[in-house]
Amino acid sequence: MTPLKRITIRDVSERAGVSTAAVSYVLNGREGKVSQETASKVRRAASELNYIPDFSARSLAGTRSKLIGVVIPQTEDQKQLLLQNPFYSELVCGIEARLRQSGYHMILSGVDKGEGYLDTSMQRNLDGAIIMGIYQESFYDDLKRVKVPIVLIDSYVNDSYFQTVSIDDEAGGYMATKLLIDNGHTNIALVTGLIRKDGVVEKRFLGYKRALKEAGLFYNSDYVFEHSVSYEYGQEAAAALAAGHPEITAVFATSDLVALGVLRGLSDAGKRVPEDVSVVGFDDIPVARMCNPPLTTVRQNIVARGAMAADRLLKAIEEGEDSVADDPSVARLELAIRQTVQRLMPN
Amino acid sequence: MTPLKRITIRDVSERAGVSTAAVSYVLNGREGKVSQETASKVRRAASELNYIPDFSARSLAGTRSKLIGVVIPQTEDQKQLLLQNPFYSELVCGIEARLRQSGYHMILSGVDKGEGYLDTSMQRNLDGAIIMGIYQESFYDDLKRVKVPIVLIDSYVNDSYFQTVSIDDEAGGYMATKLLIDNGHTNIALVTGLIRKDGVVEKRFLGYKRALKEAGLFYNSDYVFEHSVSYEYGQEAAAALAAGHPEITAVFATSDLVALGVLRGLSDAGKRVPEDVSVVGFDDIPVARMCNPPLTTVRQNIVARGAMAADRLLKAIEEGEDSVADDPSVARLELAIRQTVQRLMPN
DNA sequence: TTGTATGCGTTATCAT
DNA sequence: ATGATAACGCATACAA
Repeated sequence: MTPLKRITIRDVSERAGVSTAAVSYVLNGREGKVSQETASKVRRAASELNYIPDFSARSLAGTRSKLIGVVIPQTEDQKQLLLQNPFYSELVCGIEARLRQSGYHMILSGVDKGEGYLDTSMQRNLDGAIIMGIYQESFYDDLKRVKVPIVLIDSYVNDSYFQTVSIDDEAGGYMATKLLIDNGHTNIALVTGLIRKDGVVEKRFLGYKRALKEAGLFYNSDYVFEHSVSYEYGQEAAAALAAGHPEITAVFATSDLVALGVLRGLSDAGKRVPEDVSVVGFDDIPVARMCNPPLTTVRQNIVARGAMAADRLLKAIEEGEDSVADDPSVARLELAIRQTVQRLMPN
Repeated sequence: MTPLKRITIRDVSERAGVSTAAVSYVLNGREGKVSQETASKVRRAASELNYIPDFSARSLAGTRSKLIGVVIPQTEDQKQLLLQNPFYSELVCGIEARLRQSGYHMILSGVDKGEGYLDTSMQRNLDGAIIMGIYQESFYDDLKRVKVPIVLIDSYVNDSYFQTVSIDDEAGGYMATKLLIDNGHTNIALVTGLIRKDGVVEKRFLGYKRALKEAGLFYNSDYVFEHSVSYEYGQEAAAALAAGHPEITAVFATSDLVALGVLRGLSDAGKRVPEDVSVVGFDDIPVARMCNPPLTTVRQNIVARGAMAADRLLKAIEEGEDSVADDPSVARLELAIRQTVQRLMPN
C-alpha cells in the first residue's frame, strides 16, 4: 500500500522535460498547439506517473467542473428523497449512466422547502442541472441567474430559458381514459395527486376530460379523487369510492403508485379487479408488472427519458446554449395492456 | 434578473473594512481569533453581499471538499445503476438526507467492471465514501490508498481499515427459516442470488442451514435455487420448483425482489400462496406490503441503515479516523408477518 | 512550437 | 487581534 501522493501537472512536465503549459495542452486535446513528439512524451509521462487531474483546480481556473446537479423532490415530510418512488429512481439511472459515460459526475440531492438551489450551484460551480418536480416561482428565477444550462423534467414551466424533456401527458391521460371507454365503461373515476397549475397531473386530467367529452360522457367532479401521489392515498380513495359510488366501474390513477394503492383498497372493500372494477395506471414502473394482478398502465420509457435529459444538457454545455433546439424533447407513450382492465358487459 | 457576479471573500473583506483572513476566520467559526466587532462587521457584509463560498477553492486550499462519494452496484449489463432495486434507493435516501443536513453533498455513481474508484476520489478530493455492493480485491486496495474514511454496506470484507454498517444476515436467514419450520414446514426451498464468499447472501444461507439443522431437518442441496437477485429469476426458480418438487411447501427467498418473482412464478404454475406454498422474503422493501398477497419478510430499516452509514462516515471525517468504534454498526432485524406464510396442517 | 507568469477563491503562515 | 502573503493545482495570455 504505497501512501499515494498527489501527482501534479508539474510532476508530469518535469518528467517529460517540457513545460506545464505543454502538458495542459496535450491533456486537454489542444494538440494543435504542440509537436507530435512533445505530445507523446507528455502522454507517456502522464501514464507512467499515473497522473490524475484535480477537478477542483480545474474548476477554479475557470474551466468546466464536470459536475451536474440533479435535484429530485422530497417526501412530504421533507425528510428524504422521493427516490422510493421508482419513477425517480429510474430517471436517475438513465441520467447517471449517460453523464458518467461522458466524464461527468452527478451531485444528487433534494431541496428543502423554501430553500433554493442557487447556493449549491455556485458553491460547486455546477456545469448544469437537471431538475425534477415542481417548485415555487422564485426557485426558477434563482436558477436563471446562474446562467447555466438547465433541463426540467416533469414541469411545464413556460420559459424558454429552460429546456424540457417531457411526455405528452395530456395524450397519456386521454389514452388511459379512452381504453376504459372502449371497454364499455362510462362511470370512470380519476384518482390523482394534487392537480397543480402547469403540472403533469393537470395535463393528464385534461386528457381524461377530453376523452370523456369526446365520447359524449358527462364529466362528474364527484368522480375526481384528488390528494397526493402515494400508495396510501390510492388505498383511501378506493375505499371511499367503493363505499360511496357503487356505480363506478373503472378507475384511472394518474400514477402507478396510486394505482397500486387503489388495487389494495378495492380488494379490501371486497371488490375484485378487474371483474368488478377496472384500473389503469400511469408510468409503468417496474412493480406494475410484478404486482397482482399485473397492472394495465400507460408506459413511458423512464430510463430513456433520463438519458434524453442528460443528452440535452450535455449538448447545451458542450456546444453552447444556442445549439439546442427549442422544441422540447417528447418521449413516446404507449399502453401496456395487462390484466386490470375488463370489458364491461352490458347488463 | 441581475446577471449575478461572483462575490468573493475579498469583496466581503473590503466591504467590512477588514482583511480576507479575518473574513475566513469568522466564516469558519474560528471566532476566538477575532474581536466581537470585527466578527459582526464581517457577518453583516457577508449577508449584505450574499456571499457564497466556492468549494472548489476551499478544496484546493487543502481543507474539506464536503463531498462524499456514494457508489452503488450496476445492473448486470453494466449499463445503469441498480437504483431500480428499492433496497439501494432506500439506502441512498437515508444517506443523502443525513449528508445534506450536515452540509455535505453526495456524488452518486456506479463503477464499471474493471474500473476502480481511485480516479474519482482523487479528482474530486472526496472527504469520504460509502460503498455498496461487492467488488474485486483490487478495488478495495485502491480505496485504502487514498487514506480517506470509508464505510462499506453489504460487504463482509475483513479489513479494519473499512468501517461497516451491516445487519446480522445470518440471524435473518435463521429467523426466516425458523418461521417456516415453526409453521410446520419441513421441505423448504431457498431461492437466492449467487452465494459469494463473504457476501450477505452467504450469511443468510448459513442461517437457513442452521435453522434446518437445529430442527433436525436434512439439508438438501436440490432445494437451493441459486442464480441472480432479480424478479425474473424468482419467477424461473418458482416454475422449476413447482414442476420438479411438489413436496416443497415453503420458500425462503433471500431478497424481496426475488420473492416477488417467486409469487408470480408460483401463481403461474397454478399454486396458491400461502395455501399451497408459503413464502418468506428478506429486506421489506416498500412493495412487499403493496403486493398481493402482502409479503411476509425479514424487515430491516433500510433508510435508517443509510443514515447510520452517513453518521459513521461523518464522525470519522470530522473527529478523526480513530474516534470511531471498530465494532461494526449492526442494525436490528425483525419479522414482518403478513400474508404469505400459512401453518401447514399435518395430513 | 514552447515556456513563463499570472489568476482563480480560499486557507494558513507569519509577521505586525 | 489583525493583516499581508504564500501556497493549492490548473489553464491560459503572452512572451520568446
